[in-house]
Amino acid sequence: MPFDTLAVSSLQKRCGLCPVAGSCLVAAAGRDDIACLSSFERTLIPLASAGKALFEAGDAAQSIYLVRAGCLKSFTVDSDGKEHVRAFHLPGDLIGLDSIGRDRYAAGVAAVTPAQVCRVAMADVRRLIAQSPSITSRLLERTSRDLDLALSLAGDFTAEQRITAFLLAMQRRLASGARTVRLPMSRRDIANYLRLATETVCRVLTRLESAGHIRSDNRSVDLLDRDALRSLAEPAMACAA
Amino acid sequence: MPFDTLAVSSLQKRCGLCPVAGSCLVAAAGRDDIACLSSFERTLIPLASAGKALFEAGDAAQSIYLVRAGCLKSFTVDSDGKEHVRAFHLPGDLIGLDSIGRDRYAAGVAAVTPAQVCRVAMADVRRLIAQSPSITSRLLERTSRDLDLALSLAGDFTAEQRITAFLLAMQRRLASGARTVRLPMSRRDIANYLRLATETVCRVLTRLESAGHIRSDNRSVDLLDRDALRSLAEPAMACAA
DNA sequence: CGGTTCCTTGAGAGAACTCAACGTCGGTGG
DNA sequence: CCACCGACGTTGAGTTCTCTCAAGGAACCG
Repeated sequence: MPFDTLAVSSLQKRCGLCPVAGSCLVAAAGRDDIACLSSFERTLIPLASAGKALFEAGDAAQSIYLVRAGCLKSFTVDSDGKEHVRAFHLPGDLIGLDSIGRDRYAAGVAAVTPAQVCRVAMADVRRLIAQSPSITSRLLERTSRDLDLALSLAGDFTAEQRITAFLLAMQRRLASGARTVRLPMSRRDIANYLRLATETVCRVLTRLESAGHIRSDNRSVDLLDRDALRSLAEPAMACAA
Repeated sequence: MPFDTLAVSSLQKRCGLCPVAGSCLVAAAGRDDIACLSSFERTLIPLASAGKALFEAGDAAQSIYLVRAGCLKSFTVDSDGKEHVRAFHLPGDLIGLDSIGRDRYAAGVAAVTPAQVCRVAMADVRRLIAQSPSITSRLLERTSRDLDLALSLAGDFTAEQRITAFLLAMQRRLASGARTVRLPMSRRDIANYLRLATETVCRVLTRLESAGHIRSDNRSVDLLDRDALRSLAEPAMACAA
């Protein structure tokens, strides 16, 4: 099933109808902060197709972004030409938290599926920090949470542990309770994120399916036995934070 | 050569004589923020011996800490009993940035050498955020920088790349220009940090020494050919950020 | 329809791990 | 003062997990 581009492009631009208003940093401001918000430049940017870049590593870090729809990845390319996926960004997530206070972005960001993001200029972020402690506090908490997640991911785990934890995390973030997850990203992106070879991701998924723990059909994964998966992933479960 | 406990314990408690005043978050406040600072509880905590815990994973996250002297590590222990070192904390570093806004610490922290830290209560951190945009901004930048570092460390690199990058980073952080670095931590801690076996760390160090790139005598490492090391570490150099 | 890109599976190679032994260092107590 | 002890560091041998290389099939796009 292809990503529903039509539905995304018809989304209302006004925040009142934003699909992620519940977890939006801007919308999360208390009534007392509304006065600050009117000064922000919030620009809705559509990325029509998968693969389209939002910005490149090394670009001037002039904004942070808020994901409204779709899926994006941040990644670096090392001097050997290997791509390292640093994070997947889903609706409600913030992009660019690892570049606050720096001149240039540490990583590039590209769409994994067609996506929509809201742009917040870095100058406005600085103004926010000066004016709205409640939003700043949330920004700091998000950055702190991302840091914890990154440190967990950096841990030393087996391919099976990493992949199982990844599936459970995706189920929580994307399907929130549903047994079937539709993964937005390719095997290659998953592998680059989990520091594995594409083939290893395939093989482990096949093995999990043989064991009856999942049913996998291309990008759609049915988590048949979540308890078994949780017990496999246990050492790496902090990654699902 | 044992860590000089005497020198550490004789350090003045007043910030004016603090050895890390230059990089201290509190001291970094502009003159306009000094009024805020008087309200902080800044407690100097000495950790007399290596191995002593500052706090455990799961403890109520009631403070962040500023390293004044010595070396500490944050670490988690997974359900397999394996220790994962998440970071080494050197003078001037902040501890607990990955737990801001959360109830409990995600990782424990213990002294690697005898150490001194300043405690700042989480309630005071919150007050800071509300009162001093300039300190908050620095706090956010530090957290953001740590996030970037963690994401780099999470990358997929060879043992040689990781260890070389680690040596260069330690040289920069500890010796700032000097050719010889005295590592505060054991091979085991380095291995747990870099996701390697202790033996692999030893073997790579031996190999680097045979190649004439370093001269290693226990914890003291002489970086003879930094250009060669940099070129070996190149893909992982972001880790040295 | 071709031409990609993605997914999957197999066979062989290699990097890092585990297990094991031994030397060294520093602290402790007889 | 020296012998003992435990923690740390180093080295070797064999194993294992994951990677690389290779190929075929499926899905998607122009």
